[in-house]
Amino acid sequence: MHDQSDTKNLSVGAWTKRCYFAGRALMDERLRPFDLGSTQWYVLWYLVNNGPSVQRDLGRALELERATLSGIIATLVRKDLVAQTADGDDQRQRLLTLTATGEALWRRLPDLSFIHDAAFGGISEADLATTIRVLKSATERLQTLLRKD
Amino acid sequence: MHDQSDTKNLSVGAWTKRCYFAGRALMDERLRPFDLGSTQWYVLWYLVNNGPSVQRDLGRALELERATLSGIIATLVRKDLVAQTADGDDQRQRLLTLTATGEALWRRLPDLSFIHDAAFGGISEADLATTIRVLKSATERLQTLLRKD
DNA sequence: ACTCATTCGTTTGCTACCTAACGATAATTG
DNA sequence: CAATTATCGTTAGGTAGCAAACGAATGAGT
Repeated sequence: MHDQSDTKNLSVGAWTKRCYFAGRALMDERLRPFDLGSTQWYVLWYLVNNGPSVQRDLGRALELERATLSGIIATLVRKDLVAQTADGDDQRQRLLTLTATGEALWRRLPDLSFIHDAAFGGISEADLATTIRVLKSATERLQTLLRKD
Repeated sequence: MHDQSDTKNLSVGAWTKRCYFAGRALMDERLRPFDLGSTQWYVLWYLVNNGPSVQRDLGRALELERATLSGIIATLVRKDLVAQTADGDDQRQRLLTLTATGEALWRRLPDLSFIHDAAFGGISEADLATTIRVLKSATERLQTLLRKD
């Protein structure tokens, strides 16, 4: 742990990174006893809230690259938390379904929504709105600079 | 790409994640032609600015886990960009030095400081200060919740 | 009906991050 | 001075992210 003076001159970008990693670390810590990664949790969360979903739709909703998602789904299938079947309509697509094991695990998982409250609770709506505006603007500018195909 | 309505209700945490990944993606894109990862660049940046450094000091300064840094240094040594020697005083420690090849590469690398300006340039000092305050506060609260040894 | 373009998911290869454990070395304690 | 604790860096094993390429299936255009 470094003292305050080490972080005094960190940029917005640096704080964005630190904040993201702090939230992720806490999530990973709480999920570790359940042998679940934070993105694995995110996928289960989506299936619990949206029901069986086409893999591509889920990937778009959670903003996960196809290669990334493919690996995560493989892990969840191996853990028998998710079932992956062919979609009848379009043989290119896969349908993802929460298994009974997955549902049982979900019921045992701690509620992680406290993390966001713990991080940002009590901060004024105005300050939160400003932060969102700044991060949103920055994200969009950066994505504009990325050469998208 | 999803339309605006998909991002309307994203939380601060979600925007923090998106912003971080957008910056990282841009950095990785610009560095790819030089066969350099963004954290590898960060290590070179530190050595250029601070001179030869003890590995642990560098790790602390850049907030990298020992295992993470060990792997990154191994990659930079394999690429002959960094030399890793024993520190005379303390045989547990390693001294990291930029090689001539590393210095030559650094001179050829594009200046990436534009990324921060591109992301946050033109935003009022007050808004930036608010964003930093919010992210800093959130980070510290999350780190407090993490069980640190 | 055929050709070409696009989409979907996987695989390969890589970077980055992290926990836990280990061995070697140094610091601390009694 | 010996025993214990702490530190440093590596290794093992895992999660997560991404680019690029591939094959199979579907859609678009003629």
